[in-house]
Formats: sequence, C-alpha cells, structure tokens
Amino acid sequence: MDDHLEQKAEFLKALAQPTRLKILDLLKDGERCVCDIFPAIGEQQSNVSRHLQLMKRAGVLASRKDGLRVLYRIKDGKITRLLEDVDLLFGRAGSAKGKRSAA
Amino acid sequence: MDDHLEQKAEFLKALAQPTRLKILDLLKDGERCVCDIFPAIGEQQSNVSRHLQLMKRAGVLASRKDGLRVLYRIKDGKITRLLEDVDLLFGRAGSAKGKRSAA
DNA sequence: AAAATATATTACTAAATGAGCATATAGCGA
DNA sequence: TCGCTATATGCTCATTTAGTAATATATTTT
Repeated sequence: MDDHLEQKAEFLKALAQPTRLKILDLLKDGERCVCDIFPAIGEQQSNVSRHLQLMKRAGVLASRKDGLRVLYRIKDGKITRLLEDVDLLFGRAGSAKGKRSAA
Repeated sequence: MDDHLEQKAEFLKALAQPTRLKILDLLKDGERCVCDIFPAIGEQQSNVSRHLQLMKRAGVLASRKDGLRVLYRIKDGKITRLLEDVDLLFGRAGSAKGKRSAA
C-alpha cells in the first residue's frame, strides 16, 4: 500500500516540472523524436533525453526506435486528459490546440 | 504562458510526494485539523504543518480556523477526482473508500 | 495574567534534482 | 570500415527538498 503511494508520487513528480510539461505539451499532438523536441523547447539534447527517460520510467511516456531516431509518445490518452484537467482547474482551456468538447 | 507552466508545475509538485499524498488521502473524507492529521500519518507536527502550507500555497488546500485548531480541506473536488484518476491509471480503484461509480 | 494547547516558523542536515559539458553508444550511408 | 547523425550516460555544480528538533505565535481556559 505504501508501495502504491511511492509509485503514484513518482508518476506525479514526473509531470511536475516545467521542462517536462513543455515536452508533454509537444507530445500531446503525437509522437516526436528527441531531435525535434529539444530545439522546439530550447533545451539541450542531453537534458531533454534525461527528462524523457525519467518520464518513461515513471510510466508517462513510451518510445519506439525508428532507425537512428527514438520516437517518444505519451503512453496513455488518459494522461493527456489529466493534464488538461489541471489546466481547467486554473480556469485555463487547453493550450489552444487539440481541445476536447470544452464542457 | 511560461508563467502558467510554472504554476501548473507547482501545483502538480504539491501532489507529488508520499507524505502529502497520505495527507490528501485523509482529507478526501472531509476537513481535518493538524492535530488529527499528524498522528494519523505518523509524521511530526512541524513536518505536516509545512506540507500543509506548501499545498495551500500551491492551490491544493484551503483552511479555516476553529478556535485553537486550523482545519484543512481539499480546495476543489476536482482535485480529489484528479487523484482518483491517477489511481485508475495504475489499475487501482480508489483506496476502498469514497469511490465513485467504478466505470 | 498564567498555564495549557494547537499551529507555524526557524535553523540545520542529508538527500534528491535540474542543468551543463563532455563522452559513450547505436544505427545509417558512403 | 569509416564517418556521420541521433540518443544516452557519466560527471560536476548549485539549488531544492523532506525531515528533525527547538522555538515562536496564537488562542483558550482557569
């Protein structure tokens, strides 16, 4: 039972960081390779790679290889929903893209 | 826009810690004073007090005074839902109490 | 007003975190 | 095979974090 707590905390912690939120915001539109992500958010490749690993270990992301690249994606649509729900808590609709019904 | 990211990260971070998850698990049944919380989760009063402050600042909790005591509560039912949704992600129903429909 | 109770705050310590830079590893094309 | 590109991994540094213990600040009761 305490084990579950740890896992839950780890999962939430994986979401709870600005750089990672930026990455997730990109990935909500579909899978992307590291080479796309790090320029898009203005962080170093190594830094982004680490954040991706961390989120993967926490169960937030999944990945697959495509030749040289590694494509990352959000593991479960529910996670995207979750993040949108957090936005709603702050009276924020999603970041103007890929929104759902609005109610 | 980056401001919102920070706020979102702070909010999620406030949830992403085992001791705080224990506190939230207690509070989902209703408001509680510090004096009830800290023995219930086996942490020091000062430690719990600081976690409560942190969650309050992050917008997770609200509080009111009742005589000597301070009663804390989860600020918005949506937050409780959010935490339940995280449980569902791990194939966990809520912690056996106060569950909703079960989907 | 003094004692008792509940909560918040401060100072300290150990551990975790995020970022940078350099380097290692893996897969592709010549 | 060699070089080129993409990703992952050490290593270090500065900062943040969770916890403890001690103390300060209410608020109630006597």
